[in-house]
Order: sequence, then C-alpha cells, then structure tokens
Amino acid sequence: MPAPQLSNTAYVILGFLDAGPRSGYEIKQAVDRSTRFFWAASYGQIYPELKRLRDGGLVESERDDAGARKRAIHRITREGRRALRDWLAEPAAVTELRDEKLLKLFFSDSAGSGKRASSTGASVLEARASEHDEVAEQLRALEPSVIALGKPGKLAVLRYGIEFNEWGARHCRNVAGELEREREESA
Amino acid sequence: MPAPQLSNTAYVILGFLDAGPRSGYEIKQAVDRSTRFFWAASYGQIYPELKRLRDGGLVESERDDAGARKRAIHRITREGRRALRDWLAEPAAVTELRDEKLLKLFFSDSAGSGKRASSTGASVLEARASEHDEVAEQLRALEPSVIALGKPGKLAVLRYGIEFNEWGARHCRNVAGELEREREESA
DNA sequence: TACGACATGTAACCAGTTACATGATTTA
DNA sequence: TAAATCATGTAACTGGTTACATGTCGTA
Repeated sequence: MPAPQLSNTAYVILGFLDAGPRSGYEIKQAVDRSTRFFWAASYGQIYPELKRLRDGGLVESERDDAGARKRAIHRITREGRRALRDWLAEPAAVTELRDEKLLKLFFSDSAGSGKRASSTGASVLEARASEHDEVAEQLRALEPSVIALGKPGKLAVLRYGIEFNEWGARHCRNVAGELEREREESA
Repeated sequence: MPAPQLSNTAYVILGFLDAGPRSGYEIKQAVDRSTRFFWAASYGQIYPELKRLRDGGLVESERDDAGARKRAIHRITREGRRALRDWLAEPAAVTELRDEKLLKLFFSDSAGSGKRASSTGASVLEARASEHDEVAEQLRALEPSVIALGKPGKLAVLRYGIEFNEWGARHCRNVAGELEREREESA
C-alpha cells in the first residue's frame, strides 16, 4: 500500500526517532533544542501525529513503566525508515516565507509624514537586527556540541543559520542607518 | 470600541488600499507583484477578509459597474487608516520560519550510508541555491520600478530580498562544495 | 509542602490553501 | 470561437497554536 501522505512535522518525528527510541516528551525537547529555529512543533501536534504514525505502521510504541516515571517510548519501524528515506530523496516544496517585520517595513511608507515613515522603517529594521543578533548568538552557543556530533547535515544547517543571521544583523543596521540619514537630510 | 484584532493579511489589504481604492482582484494582483515574496495571500483569504474589514468599518465598498466590467471597489476609512498606523507602530511578532529544505538538510544524515547522506545534503543545498538564484533574479527585475516609486520602505524590503538571496545562493554552493569534497575524501 | 520538571493527551480555535462554482469581456 | 483575463465568492480541508485537563516525581 502507498504510504498515507505525511506532514513535514511527521517527518521531524521520524527523523528524531531514527536516531533512537524516545518518548513524545523527549521528541519535543529535541525539537526545542534544534529544529525549532526553522521548524517548530507543539505537543498539540506531536502526540496526535505520533498516533497517526502508529496507525500507519511507521512507528511502534511500548509502555516503559520501569523507570521512575511512566511513559511510552516510540520506535521507528522499517516502513518508517523507508518513508523517511523516500521523503529525503524527494525535492522539497518551494520555500514560502511569512515575515511580519518585512510586511511592516514594506508598509512603513504609510506610517505618516516622511519623517514618521522613515523612523518607523528604521525601528522595524533595528528590531529585525536585534532579532538576527539574538538568534545568531543562540545558534553559536550550539556550535560546539553540533561539531562534536560529527553530522555534516546538522552542521550545515547550523552554519546556514549562524551566517544568515550575522548577515541579516549587519544588513539591517546598514539600511537603518541609510534611512536615518535620509530623514536628517530631508529635515 | 477597541478594534477587533485583525490578521496580518487584513493589514496587507489595508496597506494597499491606503495607496488608493481598489477591487479585490486588484489587491490580489498587487500582492502577487510585491508582498508575495514574504507574505502571500489567496482569493480565499482576501474576499472574506474584505468582508470582515467592511463589517468592522475599516473599509467601505461601492459598486463600480460603469467600466467594462462590474466590480466592487474598496476604500480605506479614517478608522482603517488609524488601525493601519497603530499596527505599524506596534512591535512585530517574533519571526517564525518553516523551511522544508533546511529540514531535509538537517535529516540528510539519515539518508543512508555516509556517501548517500552527503549527496542528499549536497543536492538539497543545490536546490536551495537555485531557488535563491531564481528569487534574486525576480527581485532584481523589480528594482527599477521600485526605485522610480521613491518609497524607502518598499526599496528597503526589496534590497533585503535581493541581498539575502544573493548571499544564500553563494553560501549554499560553498557548503555544497565542502560536502562533496568530504564525500570524495572519505570514498 | 509547594514548585518545577516529567509526561500525555484533547478541544477549540485560527490562518491559510485548494478546489469548486459562476459568469462576463477581451483578445488571438 | 476558444482561450485568457477580469471578477467574486464559498466550502472543505490542513496544519498548526493555545488553552485546558490531569497526574506523577524529585527537590528546595
């Protein structure tokens, strides 16, 4: 039978389970430490998704009440592994962005007078720069452990994130500066 | 009364209407020529959203059956303008990404043997590089008309898009090259 | 003993896409 | 005359978040 088409979040779960059996809670922790920078997932997605994967035979679950706490641990099956590999081999969909800060910057021209507009634009750019800084810092903190892992894909994603955010912070501050100068000149 | 909280797409509509009255169809065209690179919108969103804005008094609509085709044109009200300005003054939400290609790159380590994994990773990076190239090209094509507009916010967004995509294409090809070399060395 | 972390799940809601449905007008 | 473009809308669905509900265990 053809695999029922899965959401990307289902593949995130399969991806983490491919590295070893885990509880739903642990999957969520793994997401929060890694993919959340480019693919977040909430419990409200993970648990129902785990159930669907189980129903589809891509994951097996067993109770683990031996430890201090009772929980279920989930294990990827051969079909699950096949589904993961097939998904990896398929080309990814076109990347769609939804960036509220760019939206505000785009419409900042409507914020009022020329001076008001350019200061609105500059403050959006400054907010974006700070955000880029913060994310870059969080990602840099992860670098040593990811290097230690020795997983080239994971390191490549991390580097993309770090360098993108460093570029973004620089770029936004440059453009914000230009906008400020324009405002001063027109004053 | 406090404005009922609006979706970002509602503000996109208000933003375009702030530049002059338009039909729903024309709003969709405007989106497709500009914001779609960072905020897309479908008819299935635009028309119901226009109705909500009308119900909330932020937009007024009138029939325009004078032209060749019958249509409704929508006009932003004073309250609509106020809502737009208030939204612009508020800080934007934290930017959330959902990037399927980064997800595949992240899990490419699970694609099979070391060689299979790094070639999967490299092909995802090549796909991402091509995508960056294409978007950069589309954005560069818009540059002259946006410069002519003389709207600094719109130009700032465009430059962000162009330079980000140029950076992205370069970066992805560099990293893909490194991955390929690693694979050759380990062969 | 209370707080934080572990642990699992559901229900209501929200934003958005896709497919469907309809029909007029312009252009090749 | 057929196809593209103009034009408006709805319904079904999807993927996701948030809030709720419940309970345990370790520790300060």
